Amino acid sequence: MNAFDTREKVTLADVALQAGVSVMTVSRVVNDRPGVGASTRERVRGAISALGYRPNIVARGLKAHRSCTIGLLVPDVTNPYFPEIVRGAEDVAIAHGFTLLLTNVIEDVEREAAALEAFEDRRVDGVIACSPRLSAERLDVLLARHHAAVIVNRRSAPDVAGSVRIDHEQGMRQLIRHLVATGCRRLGVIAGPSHSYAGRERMLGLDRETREHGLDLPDRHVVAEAPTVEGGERATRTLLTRNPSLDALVCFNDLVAAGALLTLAEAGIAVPTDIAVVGYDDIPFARMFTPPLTTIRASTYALGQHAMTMLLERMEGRGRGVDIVLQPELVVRASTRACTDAA
Amino acid sequence: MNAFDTREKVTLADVALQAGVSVMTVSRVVNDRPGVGASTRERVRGAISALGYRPNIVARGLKAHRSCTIGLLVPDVTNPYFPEIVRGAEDVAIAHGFTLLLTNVIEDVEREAAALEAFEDRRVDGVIACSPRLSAERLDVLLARHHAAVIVNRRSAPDVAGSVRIDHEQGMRQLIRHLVATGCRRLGVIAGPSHSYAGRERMLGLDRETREHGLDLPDRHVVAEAPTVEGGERATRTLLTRNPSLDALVCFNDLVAAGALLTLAEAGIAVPTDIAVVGYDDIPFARMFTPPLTTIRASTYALGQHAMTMLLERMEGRGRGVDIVLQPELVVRASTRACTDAA
DNA sequence: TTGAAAGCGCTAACAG
DNA sequence: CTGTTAGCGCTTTCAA
Repeated sequence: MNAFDTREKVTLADVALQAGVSVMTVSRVVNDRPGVGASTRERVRGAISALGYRPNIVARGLKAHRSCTIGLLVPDVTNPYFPEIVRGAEDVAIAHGFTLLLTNVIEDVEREAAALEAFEDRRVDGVIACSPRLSAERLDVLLARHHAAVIVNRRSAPDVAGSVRIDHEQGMRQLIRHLVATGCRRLGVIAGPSHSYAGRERMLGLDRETREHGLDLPDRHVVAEAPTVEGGERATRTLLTRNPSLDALVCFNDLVAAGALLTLAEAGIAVPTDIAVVGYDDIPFARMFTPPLTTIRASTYALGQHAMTMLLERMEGRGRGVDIVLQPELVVRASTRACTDAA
Repeated sequence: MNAFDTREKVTLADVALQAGVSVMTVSRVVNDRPGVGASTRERVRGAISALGYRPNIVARGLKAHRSCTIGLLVPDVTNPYFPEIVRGAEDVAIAHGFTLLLTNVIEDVEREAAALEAFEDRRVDGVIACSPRLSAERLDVLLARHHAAVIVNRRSAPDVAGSVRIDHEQGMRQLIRHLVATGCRRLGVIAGPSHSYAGRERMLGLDRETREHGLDLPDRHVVAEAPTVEGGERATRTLLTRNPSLDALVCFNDLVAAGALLTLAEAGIAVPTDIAVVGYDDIPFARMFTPPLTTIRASTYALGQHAMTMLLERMEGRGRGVDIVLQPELVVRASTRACTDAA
């Protein structure tokens, strides 16, 4: 520690002493409040910069019952789908003077619950839970303890949390329609985690759309796995062993699809000639896969922005019960066959 | 708000009242401290769960001069290189009872400075700055105001911050050696942001290694760009226009290399036959590019773990002046030619 | 225009 | 074993 060390924190009292005034006067100057003479104000300003004073937001928050902090819960930042949401949410938060407390819960339900409680202990002003895996009951109890909450990619009781989500049923229906239109009939499905709300929505769309097309979808064509590249690799091996004649693979997300593509390439199975592959999310790399991936896109940056905006509104007691649903869009690339007129 | 609403925060005093004891007794029970009779302890426990009390960590921190919070500064979570570091750091932090305050500074120097000040205002117990772009002088001033700090991917004055970094000079040398060994002679370089420490280290390795091989590297073969896919696309177009005869492209990172690959594919230039491409970082998707990317790998998860471990040590006043240097490893894939015996 | 007192929720340091 | 006092850094309230 040398003379330039500024680690010992300067307090209002230190500044007050240096400027020869009371702490209240300093507080007024710091907060740009009236009731301080021009000359005093100057003197205090001088002391503040001389001492390198910075207000302690934590102490301020203790009094004001706010932390200017927002808890953001994310399944896994390592999945490129989520960082975009984080950025969208963060940009809005920072613009409003809030800082983000980020927690990765690595697809673990208990870690998710623990994170929500940790947020509470830190008295965050609000929480955004992305794709939570907790059961609706537990999640509601945990979220109800927070001042304000918003859930991303899932619905909730409106007085507990707002929600911003993507119409996954429609997204999945678009995917299936596209596959059918390009001549696929024997679909294999790699479903995501069983507690995934988005996953269930997608399965709903899948069931309905396949039924409308009179397609058969036996249980052995469906495998549930972790929503990762490795999960996709495992699931693809399982599916192909069980059903060598599949002509399309519907993957829970782009990561899973990536695993599928890798496994198919290793096995020497041509995509999309032998088998078509579709993903979900349109992560930034989807266009660079081999072959580029047909998938479903929704603006995740916007998702994050909406979520944070809604949260800020709820924190002020406005906008209760809002449920924003964004429509996703089909992105056709080379992992599916060219459109025939058959459909 | 209904009867189950738990948003109104319960305090120690509330619990004390309910249990008919003093706040100190409750505090002792909450913190599992001795000096409370078994029956009293039970009664207090009952009151705690009846009221759903959770200690306010912020208030506790005000007294103890600690926030149990660590500030993590990241250039851009959207770059797959960083989430792994975040995970490594977070896993260690959580294991020690700390929560992460994460800030993306989107490669913006001013946002970086603002984030470091925001961390200070929140009295974080320590800071980790990943790949900071601030000048050494400004960074040192800002970091010196923190209790403890660690810089990732860059060096610093040991009393200001510890450092954990990758030996980028060696990494780049390995890359160049590999290119030379596979017959490349006319290298084009897409450098990163000019204030990037890692970038300068890599350029150093590049200069030295090319010189040792007697290779010429004129200025017009080097272009600086944003370290993103888009930056890579722009830079590649510029380079190829200026120098149509390049036989290798050395990219600042894998994102840039991705942009290069996309641009080359569009232009109908074959990789690696016409031109070889190398990246840096080995992000998880590098193996899935078209063609799979030759690049440099270092365990970023370990980088994050080391950084946090070092920070925790420094927070306790131990381990001053440590500088951990991790050796990176060459990963050869199909974006470079097969090894000839020419070298 | 300025300041003194009280208190946010909690705990360390002493009483009893 | 249990409680009282004081104070962390700040702001709100009221008085001078």
